[in-house]
Amino acid sequence: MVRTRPTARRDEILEAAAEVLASREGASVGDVAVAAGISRGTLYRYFPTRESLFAALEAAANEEARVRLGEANLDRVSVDEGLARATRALVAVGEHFIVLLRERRPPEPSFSEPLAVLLQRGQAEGEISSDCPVEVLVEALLVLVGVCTRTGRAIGMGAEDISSTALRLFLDGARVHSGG
Amino acid sequence: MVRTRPTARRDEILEAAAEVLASREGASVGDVAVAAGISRGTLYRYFPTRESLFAALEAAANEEARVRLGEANLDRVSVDEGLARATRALVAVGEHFIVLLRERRPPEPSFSEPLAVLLQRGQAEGEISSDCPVEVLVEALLVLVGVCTRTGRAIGMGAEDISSTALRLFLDGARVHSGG
DNA sequence: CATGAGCGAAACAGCGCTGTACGACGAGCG
DNA sequence: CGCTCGTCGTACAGCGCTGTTTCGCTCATG
Repeated sequence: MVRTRPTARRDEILEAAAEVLASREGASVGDVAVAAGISRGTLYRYFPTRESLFAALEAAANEEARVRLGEANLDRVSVDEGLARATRALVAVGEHFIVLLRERRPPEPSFSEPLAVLLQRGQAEGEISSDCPVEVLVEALLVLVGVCTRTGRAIGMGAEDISSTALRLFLDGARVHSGG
Repeated sequence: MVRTRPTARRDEILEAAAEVLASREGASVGDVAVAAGISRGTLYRYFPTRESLFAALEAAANEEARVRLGEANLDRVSVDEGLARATRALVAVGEHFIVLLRERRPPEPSFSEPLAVLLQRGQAEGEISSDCPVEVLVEALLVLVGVCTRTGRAIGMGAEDISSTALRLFLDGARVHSGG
């Protein structure tokens, strides 16, 4: 057994948990342990309860998304550019993000707020349609990123294609506008 | 106890199952029984196993969507009108549809095919963007209807508003185009 | 009123998962 | 070499859910 630092081991467990939860939702602690390559007892020494494991996973994913969206400086660029950055950030978070989308019990993860702010600014500037409530827009963007990630990966699209597809779908829709 | 025809009772059970599964995913047979207002034993006389209950629910929802999409004559109207009809049909199916979206094990429910055909025709006619794979478009439309239904209901939108919001989002996106 | 069918309530065994505990094993260290 | 620490494998109790069974009740029918 290769000895790793406890925190590194902890991160490995969370990584494995994110992966196994992304593939199927109702994974047990034993499944996570198998995916992480450790025994169930050892996993319970890192996370004393199932709930604590999932809470740590959610916190890590939220934190990662929060950091990435924070680094994107969404409030210092145009709405268009901000949405492009946000979409790339969300796609980059990948599996963790999907886990959040599927497992979310709270109404809103913390990282949805910068998106709401950005979209609200877009509406105020007349860039984003005001017909649609911001809540719906946020959910729509998140879910479009999710579906594009999932489906796109299945048919072999790369991260850049996935990001641009999701963004284009969200902003311009599926219709061809040049013709009328 | 008001005696009802067995088939009517069966439908009531399925209705209750759809409702309780729409609210939270991991519902037990007991939860469905409570929601249906019957005892667990009685429910097991209608559906001998949990799996048979869910299979019947999925079959009923698929059938309902199939019938509605069939009645919409998607292949005899323009792509625009067809998408409008399809969206209204999907929103009308409501809870059953959401259940399918959340619980779907098979890669594609049977009713997604007419949507794929319609969108493919739209791409061929130059009405729908060909940048995006049809698989992604179908998933995007389904998931947009789902999120608009869920979020829209939460903030008090009616079925007509939900349908038009989902359709507009899917076709034209969130951006305002008139201004350039 | 008598009968039978359908339902509710409850008890039961089986099973899988959770969380805990204990003995064994291997690696680093004095 | 002996000690300690971390891990593994395993066993265990507890719990909730599944699926079955039994008993008593109610309502519809003859």
